[in-house]
Amino acid sequence: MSREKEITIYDIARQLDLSAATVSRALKDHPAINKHTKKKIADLAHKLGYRSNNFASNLRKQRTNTIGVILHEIRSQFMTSVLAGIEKITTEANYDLIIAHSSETYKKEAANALNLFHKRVDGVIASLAFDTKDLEHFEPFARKGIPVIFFDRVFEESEGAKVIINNRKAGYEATAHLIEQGCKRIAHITANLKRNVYAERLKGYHLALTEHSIKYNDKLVIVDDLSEEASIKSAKKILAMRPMPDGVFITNDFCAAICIQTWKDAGIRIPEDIAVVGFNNDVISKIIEPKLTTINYPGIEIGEIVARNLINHLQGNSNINLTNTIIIKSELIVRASSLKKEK
Amino acid sequence: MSREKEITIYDIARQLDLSAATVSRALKDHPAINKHTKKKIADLAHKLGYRSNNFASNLRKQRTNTIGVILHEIRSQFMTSVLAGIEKITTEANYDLIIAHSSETYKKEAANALNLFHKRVDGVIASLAFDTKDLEHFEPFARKGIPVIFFDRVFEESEGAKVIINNRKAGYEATAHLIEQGCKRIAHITANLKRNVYAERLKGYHLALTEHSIKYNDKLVIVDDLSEEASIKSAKKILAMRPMPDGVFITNDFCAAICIQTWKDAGIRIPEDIAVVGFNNDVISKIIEPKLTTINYPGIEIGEIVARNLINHLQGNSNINLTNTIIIKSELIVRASSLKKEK
DNA sequence: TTTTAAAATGCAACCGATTGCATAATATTT
DNA sequence: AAATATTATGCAATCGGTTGCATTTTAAAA
Repeated sequence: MSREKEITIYDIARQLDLSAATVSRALKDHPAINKHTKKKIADLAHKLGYRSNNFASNLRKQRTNTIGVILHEIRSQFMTSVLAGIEKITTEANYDLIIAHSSETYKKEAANALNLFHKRVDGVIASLAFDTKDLEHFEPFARKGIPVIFFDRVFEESEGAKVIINNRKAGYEATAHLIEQGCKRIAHITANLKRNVYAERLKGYHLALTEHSIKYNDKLVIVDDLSEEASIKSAKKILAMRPMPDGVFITNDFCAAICIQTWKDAGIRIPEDIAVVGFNNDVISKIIEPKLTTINYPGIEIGEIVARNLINHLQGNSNINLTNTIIIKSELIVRASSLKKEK
Repeated sequence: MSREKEITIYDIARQLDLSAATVSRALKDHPAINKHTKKKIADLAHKLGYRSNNFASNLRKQRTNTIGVILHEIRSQFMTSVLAGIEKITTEANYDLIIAHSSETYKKEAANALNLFHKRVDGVIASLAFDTKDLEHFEPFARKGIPVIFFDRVFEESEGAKVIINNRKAGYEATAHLIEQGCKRIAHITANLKRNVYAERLKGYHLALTEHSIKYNDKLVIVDDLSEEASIKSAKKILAMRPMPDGVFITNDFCAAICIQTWKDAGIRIPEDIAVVGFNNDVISKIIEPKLTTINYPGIEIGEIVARNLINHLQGNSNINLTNTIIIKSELIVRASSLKKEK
């Protein structure tokens, strides 16, 4: 446990009989420094095992080169994809990431926001928790002019910049597809309708029914969280309906997989008895039997776009405050779980 | 974009006619400061919107309260569980996390290590990439006395501290279970045997066969990566074997799920024709049909134990250097995919 | 009331890199 | 060779919190 002494620019300066200022500039390839001097400094720095001290640098520069990310959860394939996209862009631009997740609670989300604020991140990327009902906890950032950009779970009516897909359109397409397949009685399993994503998908579902002259029936809409237990519960509710639905639009692939499993265990045939459309295009959708029709929700692209916009803003290449909403393309992917006709 | 001026302890000191030292101590609840003074300082700090400057603090304290995590990949359920475990413990202990992933390449792993070194993390948690063949890139940490602790993918013969499961035992149990179910010709699908986890599982497989007087046949062992494509390829290889195996031990649930899917598409019955055991107890194992027999590999516990050990070391409550290996319990979970007998 | 002990606060030197401005060294022009 | 322009380097203040030690204030003991 013998800690070597840390090398500083002063050590290098002393050994080469230069000033610390010159060393500092040389190490950052400042044009005013002689090429030859730079080489000498770089060589010695390497030889001594010099490492720059970020804290001193940040302290002086008053910037951290760090971006904070607040996710409502982290264990889904969608979220890890978004993260991968964010990471790709921020790494390229030489920004660090602090990742916090709120486990779907407002309380944790607010604590994370405060924490990131104290850590002095240069910008924030966030997706809201289940029960978040206002954006007050992001006020400190606004007051200091620190940009915040939302994605996926957002307040659509809010001021700030956000990146989303057209959830209503997606919901419409999912439902319309089921109708085309001949479904007459279509249920919908979804989650907290205070969240834009679920509210919008429901609107799309509603619209598709209406446009195809099917009466909307709120008994067919099941709202619960999307956990394993809740999914089983929801699946059983569908089983208990009389008459039973012949099609279900489920707002999440994982939940859909569990429902299908539950229904199959009960002797229901998919898609013959119940046609199913999920949401997200999670890997799981390709593995279950039958393969799941779903909406492709491109995580990586969303992550990249969110990060790119934030960084452009930070670097002064564009201004997030002029942007309100960026809508990403999504699309229906048809697989066996909904194909009644072709069978 | 009007940035408010940052408040410092000097501002607070001036307004209350105190010294910065007193303010600093008061804000950290130092016992030498009068209760009443503390209250006044805390109140004003809050009123002014003071936030402590970590960089100044770290610069002076020469510690970062940050732990670096290097993962070989991040998109599996196992890894996100480990991360969740690590995060729980580190958050409680008030440490920050920097998460880097190497996408299974040595090159990235080394770059990440260097990056964390420059960021001056107080400690490191790592799981090695596919093609990592030495630990040289962790040398800088060793030289500075910065603790590094490995988990899952480790060099078992190395000096450093590590947290693993008994992969050999797990491989043995998986294979023995297939034998008990009446399998006579058991194949094994696994990955790079330079990695301890896969090498050990293979040894367990080998041992179980031998102990039950089944001749080991290396034609029945398929080594590839565990991607979707590779999994399909491996599944097809099994299909092409004559005679076809009647049991397969697969070193990863995701891969197992894809294999089962491929086999079912080819008209093979699971478990009647081929009994299958996976590894990890991923959510996926409960969703596919038939449900997958697997080895429970408790990610959260592993994450918690790794983090706890590291933090204890950092806080001087224990010494990692005296620890070599911590072995976590794992166990076989029997589900339908391997049950030939009970059917 | 004086002496001694305990509690509270202040002084000032760090930690290491950055940067505006001044100065020195070298090259170019007259 | 002197004057001017260019190129390199240095000076010194700054970022904001921490901490060993000294000093002051207050409380307790003599």
